[in-house]
Amino acid sequence: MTNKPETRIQQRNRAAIMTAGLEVFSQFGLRGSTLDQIADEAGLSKPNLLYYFPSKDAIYTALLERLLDTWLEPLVQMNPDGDPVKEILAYVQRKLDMSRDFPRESRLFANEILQGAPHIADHLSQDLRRLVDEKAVVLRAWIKAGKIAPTDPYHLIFSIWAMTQHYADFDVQVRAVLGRDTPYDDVAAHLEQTFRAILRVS
Amino acid sequence: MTNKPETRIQQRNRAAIMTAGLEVFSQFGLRGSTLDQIADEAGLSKPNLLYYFPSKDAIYTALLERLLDTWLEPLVQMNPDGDPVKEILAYVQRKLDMSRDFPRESRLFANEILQGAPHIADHLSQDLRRLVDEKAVVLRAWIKAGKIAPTDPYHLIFSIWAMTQHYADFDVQVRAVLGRDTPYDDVAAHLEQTFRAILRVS
DNA sequence: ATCTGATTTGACCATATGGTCAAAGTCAGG
DNA sequence: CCTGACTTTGACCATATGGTCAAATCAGAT
Repeated sequence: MTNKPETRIQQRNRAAIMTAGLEVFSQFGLRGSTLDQIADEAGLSKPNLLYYFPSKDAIYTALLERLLDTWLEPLVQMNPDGDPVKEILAYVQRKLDMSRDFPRESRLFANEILQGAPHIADHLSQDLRRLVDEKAVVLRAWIKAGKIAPTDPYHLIFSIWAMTQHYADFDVQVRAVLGRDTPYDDVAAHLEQTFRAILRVS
Repeated sequence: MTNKPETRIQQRNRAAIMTAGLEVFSQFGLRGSTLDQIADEAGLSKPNLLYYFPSKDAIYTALLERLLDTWLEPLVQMNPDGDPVKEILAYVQRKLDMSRDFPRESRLFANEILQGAPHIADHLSQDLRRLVDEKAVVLRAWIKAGKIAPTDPYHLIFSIWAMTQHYADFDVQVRAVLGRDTPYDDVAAHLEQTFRAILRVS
């Protein structure tokens, strides 16, 4: 049961493969990516790559798995005992930070969902659903307490996901329309203003 | 120059191929889809399919082209002389209708953008950009006239795109979290409330 | 320096895939 | 029911792709 510790080479190469896989898969999806592409990107030969991972699928799965926890974390952190508006705005901010700092992860996830989430359907309807249910209760409590405007907590969360991830997943479009790199400071300001308006008790 | 009129068979088969291509490409992207898959879905043999379209790329391109106009239409319709809030809400509604009625088109587009929009980069930075610029001017005028809250018109439009398309592109996730089919009536109500809040002049 | 296990690779294989082609089948107008 | 144009297909091809394997090379402990 005790799996031997990884050698330095294993660490380096496995990491290189994961990074390469992320780069390629996030752009072309599982079926649209090739081992040669990934091997190239990782600076390894194809057989060498398959020495570290048993198959293309294994790389993809490993990536998704690593991603999932990271992906939920910002929502997990939303504190039921904190100030409601502050907590929600902080969540929005954290999500936006993820789009800015991990756009490839965001696109990998988007790709998987677009294709019907064949690898993570369970995770979505189990862990994700449970987490959202739990936070929906918190949001409802905040609404009942008159701390934020009455609104459907589920759709509120969807709105946050949609608006923040849009800047990673549709980055090309955003840049094409704006004619320059996505100005994340402006986006942060805009989203704060937007969610303040949505949450404001009238 | 006068291209002969299409026979009934041509019409039927070309339509079947387009529909099949939409179904397959929207799920797996260009590189992840195969001619066999599309031929199957269309109920044709592969050589027969290639009798109507010269290549896989041609089908994909034809689909994208047909999609683009449709995609801009809702924004085009936003009337500078109408009531600002009403116009924007109607635009949101039209966009949401598209997500509900044409989810495959939405996902096809999302897939193309995710992959860096290699086939429509020009279109984005030309037509789309021009249209958005034009509508941004309108939005700014409405803001200046005090009809809607001051906000960045570009990011306002991005928000509309993000929130409406989310329900088509991430449908699997939405359904997993809600535990049932996407309730578009609820979504419509939620988005109306949301954008009223965003636009409300305080 | 040597030995051992870890690492790398060239050659290879079976299958999948985009695409071609000539021949066969079908349809509509005369 | 004939004919020429339109449609369909089985067989085929070149290349791409996921994956294997035995041999070669390398790193580090002794």
